[in-house]
Amino acid sequence: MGLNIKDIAKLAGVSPATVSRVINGTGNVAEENKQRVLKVLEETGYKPNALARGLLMNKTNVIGVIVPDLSNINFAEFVKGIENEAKSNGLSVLLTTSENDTDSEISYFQLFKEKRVDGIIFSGTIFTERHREELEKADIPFIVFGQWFEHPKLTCVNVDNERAAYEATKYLISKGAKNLSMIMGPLWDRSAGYDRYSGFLKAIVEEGINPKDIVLEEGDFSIKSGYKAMKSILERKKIDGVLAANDFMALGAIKYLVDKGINIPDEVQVMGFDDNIISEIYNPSLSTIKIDFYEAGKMCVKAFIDTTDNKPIDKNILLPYQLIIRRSTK
Amino acid sequence: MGLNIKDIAKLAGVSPATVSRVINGTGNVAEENKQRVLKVLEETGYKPNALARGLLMNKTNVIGVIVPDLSNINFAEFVKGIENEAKSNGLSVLLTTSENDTDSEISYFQLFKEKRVDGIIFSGTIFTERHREELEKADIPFIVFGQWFEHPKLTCVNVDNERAAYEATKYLISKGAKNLSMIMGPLWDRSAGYDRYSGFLKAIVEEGINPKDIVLEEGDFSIKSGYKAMKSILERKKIDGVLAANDFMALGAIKYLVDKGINIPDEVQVMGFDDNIISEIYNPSLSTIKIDFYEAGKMCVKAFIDTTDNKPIDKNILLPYQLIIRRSTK
DNA sequence: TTGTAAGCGTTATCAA
DNA sequence: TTGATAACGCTTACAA
Repeated sequence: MGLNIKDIAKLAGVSPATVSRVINGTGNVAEENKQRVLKVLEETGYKPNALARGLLMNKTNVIGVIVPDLSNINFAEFVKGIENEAKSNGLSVLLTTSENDTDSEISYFQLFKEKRVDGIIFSGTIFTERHREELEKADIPFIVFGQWFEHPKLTCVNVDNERAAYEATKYLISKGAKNLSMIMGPLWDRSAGYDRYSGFLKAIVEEGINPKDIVLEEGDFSIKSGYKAMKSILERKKIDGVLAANDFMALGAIKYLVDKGINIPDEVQVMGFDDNIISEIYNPSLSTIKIDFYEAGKMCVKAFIDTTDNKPIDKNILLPYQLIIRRSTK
Repeated sequence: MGLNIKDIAKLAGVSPATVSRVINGTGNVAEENKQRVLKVLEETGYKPNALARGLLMNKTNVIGVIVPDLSNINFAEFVKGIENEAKSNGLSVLLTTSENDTDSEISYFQLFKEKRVDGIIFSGTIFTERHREELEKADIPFIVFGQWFEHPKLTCVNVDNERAAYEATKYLISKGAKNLSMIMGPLWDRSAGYDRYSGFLKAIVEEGINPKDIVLEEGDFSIKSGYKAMKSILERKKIDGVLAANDFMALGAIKYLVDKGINIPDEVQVMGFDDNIISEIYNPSLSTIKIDFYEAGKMCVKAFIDTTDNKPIDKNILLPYQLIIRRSTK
């Protein structure tokens, strides 16, 4: 096996305590001894055992991260943001993916407990009684991304989805859309499902349109479901504008319209949500609400750090968003 | 803080050793005591401290993973494969991203050493003397993805890029392309750069074409560089087929061709590499060599496990690939 | 079948 | 300024 601190101490002719002091820069060490230790450290390539240190200090400098799915480029960006911000703060990332499955999520909470991570960044769509139980038991900072779950121990990082959807809808209306439709996400997803739907509705009502006259379809955030939803909408009503609850569904919708030879944006305007990297290069390029997932990841780590530093911190952190107009709208 | 094994022992009226035996299923425990311990475990939600256990057992059940960039959906898929396979084998993933920067990579090797990970899965493009030094010092399994680095301690998982590029080129020729060009990756990237270029060349030469008559451009695997490369190629020569060293560059090329009103595939056929998820939905959809990054990730974990189990294992593991024909070729 | 005790590699305390 | 020692929480001989 590798060397331990005693070996280094022997090689440098000092005690383990002195070696520890040199490594951590704690306490005073005579310059001569310090140099000798440094030299041995350099020569041997010794690295202190983080397990032993963690055991003693009750701190691992590791954060546990749970995301639904890395295939979704948004979450990949999110994790990238977390990883980069973690790195610059001397933290490591223990990564898990849950597919939004509650059983998995709970088992990861427990795994993180075993591994004694310093904090957890959680991105999931539902928060059950079981989640709550685990949370009660845990005594580490807990950051949630993408939802507003009510719990005193939770810090939530999210965008104001309702307002964003409201603005996007208003934009479509301002560009002449009169017969609007929406491809919603599942409503049990409070943020990307319900709140976006709710913002859309608000704009519609404000315009004096009867919600009953609106044709809605629900998708599962996949490209395919967007395609199907668009088809189903057009079979029921002639529309001239559609808001999708995410870019994938919007792209699916565009694909259907293109397949049918329907002109975008002249006949139908399409607006997405998230600003997926695909949206910019797609043909036609997609107008959308940009949410910066990379930045969101960094934000979560910062929130974690502030919490551990006992800085006062908002329980609900609002992320900025941005309306990006491309070719799929006028 | 949380409970420890002594607390559990006290609560169950047994010794810590007995609790340990129950938790790990080692040694014999009287049924009655076992039930009592199990009950306390259940009630308290106690989780053993993995740090203490790891310290003692010299094993953490954690693998360190280094990838260049999670923004690249291929690597995101790769990590997903790793994570899923790791999970099913009771392993956790410590994730880092390096941007292909050697300094970062080396520092992650050292971080992993501190954290006492059980193995490392490394995806990078270059292997320097410094990499070699770190490798020599390490005594854990080391799996490399996407390159063939020569080193006795290394297990490499990769596709036969040369043959794949050769086949792709042959396909274009079989479909009538006579004036071919290639958008290469940087040649210092042995696999995705050099080997793919080399396979292209081989097919060209075999066709009796003088390599000097071929117009080549080098990109950096980004969409933008593909766009620029296509522009530059067309300014120098009229071609009817192009192979790009990855899908992003191929998509950039397509975008340029579409912008210029050049018909795909009638005037120019385009072939990519990797099978990015975008490639299928792009307009026109992109023909490509599919490399299953998710599967590759699983493969790396399996290679790691086989190594630790002392199973005989190939030092060079070949991944399958697949020619996928879509609308960008005939 | 059970419990005691040693030891894994650190850091912090305290005395020298 | 330095070093001996205890402690972190666990597993495993070994003894009972």
